[in-house]
Amino acid sequence: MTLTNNTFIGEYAYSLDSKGRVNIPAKFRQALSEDNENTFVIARGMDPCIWVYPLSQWKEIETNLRSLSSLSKIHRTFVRNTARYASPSTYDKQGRITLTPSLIEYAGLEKDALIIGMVSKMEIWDPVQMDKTDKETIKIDPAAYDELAEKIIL
Amino acid sequence: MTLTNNTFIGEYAYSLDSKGRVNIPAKFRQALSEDNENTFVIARGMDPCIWVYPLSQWKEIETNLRSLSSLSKIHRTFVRNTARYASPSTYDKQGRITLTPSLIEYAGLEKDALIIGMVSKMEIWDPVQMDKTDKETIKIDPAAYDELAEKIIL
DNA sequence: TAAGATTATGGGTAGTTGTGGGTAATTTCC
DNA sequence: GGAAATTACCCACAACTACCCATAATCTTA
Repeated sequence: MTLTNNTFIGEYAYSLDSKGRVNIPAKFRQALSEDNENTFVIARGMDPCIWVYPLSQWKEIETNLRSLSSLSKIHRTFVRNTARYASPSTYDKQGRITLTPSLIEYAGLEKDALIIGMVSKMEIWDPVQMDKTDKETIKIDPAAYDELAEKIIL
Repeated sequence: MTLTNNTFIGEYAYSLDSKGRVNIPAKFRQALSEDNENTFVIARGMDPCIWVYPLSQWKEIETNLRSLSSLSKIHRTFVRNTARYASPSTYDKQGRITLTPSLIEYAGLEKDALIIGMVSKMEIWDPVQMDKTDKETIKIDPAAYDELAEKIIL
């Protein structure tokens, strides 16, 4: 069963091979619309993980970045920090994308890779980092959750 | 994989040779549209780095500069500072451009050169300068940064 | 349940890319 | 006008990457 186009949910456990490749879950590949040209854009996540965007989604981000002027220091810095660690990656015949050494190091990936659907994008985590982050999550301010509850109906 | 025309993302580490040449990442060259005639315009960046524009992009900047009146001192200064250190540079068969001694000195380049995709242009940094600037980034007003992050959904 | 299709993982190879240096053409300066 | 310096163009090699095939495990379907 295929969900809405370019929508990703669920968690999958894969392995990172010696060439820095990880499989993209078949379901995620099937969810991709044609205009993505079998390509994702990988980037640094805000957490210690890799963010994986469908190409079309990333293009929207690019459009927004283009509207920022380099005369402003904050804008320059923002564009640099966002674009710097991003790179396109087309999946091969077996459905794998190649990660860059820089991103592998940033996410602390070794052998195992956890792929998590984040609706509009996906995340690649090292299981150890994921555990650690899970435990910290407990500390989230309950008031902040209440605020969210007003925006999102579960 | 080729992204949108004249769009540059990612970070690459290259070396500056004894003749003042640096490689332009193959992906960036492939992203260039035909009307750029294999040519970039290099100029002083606002930060201690070199800005590299595709020729067509630079032409747009020239058009904008034309619209500034020399009656205003600020405008005069801005046009002068922008145009003064800019110069076109065509890449050779191996994909390298030659930097001017003046710009090499301005950016503090020695042996290593970091090329950073800034979406509509690219930047060439000395790794030491880049480190220094990265550390200063932390001091940037977090409120202004958050405001940006709300406009641009990553 | 058995056969076929799909999926996950490993590895080989040919073409591309990055880097150094050489030579000829061009420019500069006395 | 000629020598020195600079620039543009070319070739060669090493490292890397994209693409291809192979195999094993898993899922699907009749």
